[in-house]
Amino acid sequence: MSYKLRNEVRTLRAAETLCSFSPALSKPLQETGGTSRDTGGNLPGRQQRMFGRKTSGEQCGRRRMKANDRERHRMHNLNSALDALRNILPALPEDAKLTKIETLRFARNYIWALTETLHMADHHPHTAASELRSPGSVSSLEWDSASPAESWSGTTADEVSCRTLTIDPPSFIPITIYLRSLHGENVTRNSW
DNA sequence: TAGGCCATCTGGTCCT
DNA sequence: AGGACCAGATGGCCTA
Repeated sequence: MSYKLRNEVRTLRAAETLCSFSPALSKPLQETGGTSRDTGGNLPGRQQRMFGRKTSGEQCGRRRMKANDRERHRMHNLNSALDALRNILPALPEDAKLTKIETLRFARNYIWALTETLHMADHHPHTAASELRSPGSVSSLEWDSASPAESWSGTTADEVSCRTLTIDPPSFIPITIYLRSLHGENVTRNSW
């Protein structure tokens, strides 16, 4: 089963479980006593906090559920943004969905690579392209998900993560992006 | 089985 | 007052 599919299944299951918490089903936590996914744990202590307040427990419970709903929505938005970010990063094998942290680090290093490409093109307009196109000249140093600071100060081979090495980046792509962007093309992952 | 990743809940804090 | 944001906690699923 692919990573993507697995996550979708997991999300669906989570959503199913969530229904047992849904006010729409008139089954508050208090009644169900939790499910197989007792997030937050320590029931019924949490129920007590959620619904057992001295000041109108029912109202408090409604507020809490609304807040949970907003938080869920906020996190979904955040994940959507991360997905969008993944989609504009260079192509990866279909199954190799980057984790959140990998996506952020990869994006930062990718931006660094693009910036570097621009600098080289500015200072060595005639040689930049050929240099950058040679595999390993620049790509191996920053294509990984090592921490950002290392990107700017120089990354050692040891700092390249194993996960990244398995990605096997194409021979240097950023120059292609740069050239395409010069022509006003909207470069996306699918256009590689 | 341990560890990584994830979704969710929760209470606190800040802002409008 | 209510919403947004955040970090900690928790439990499920998956892989090595």
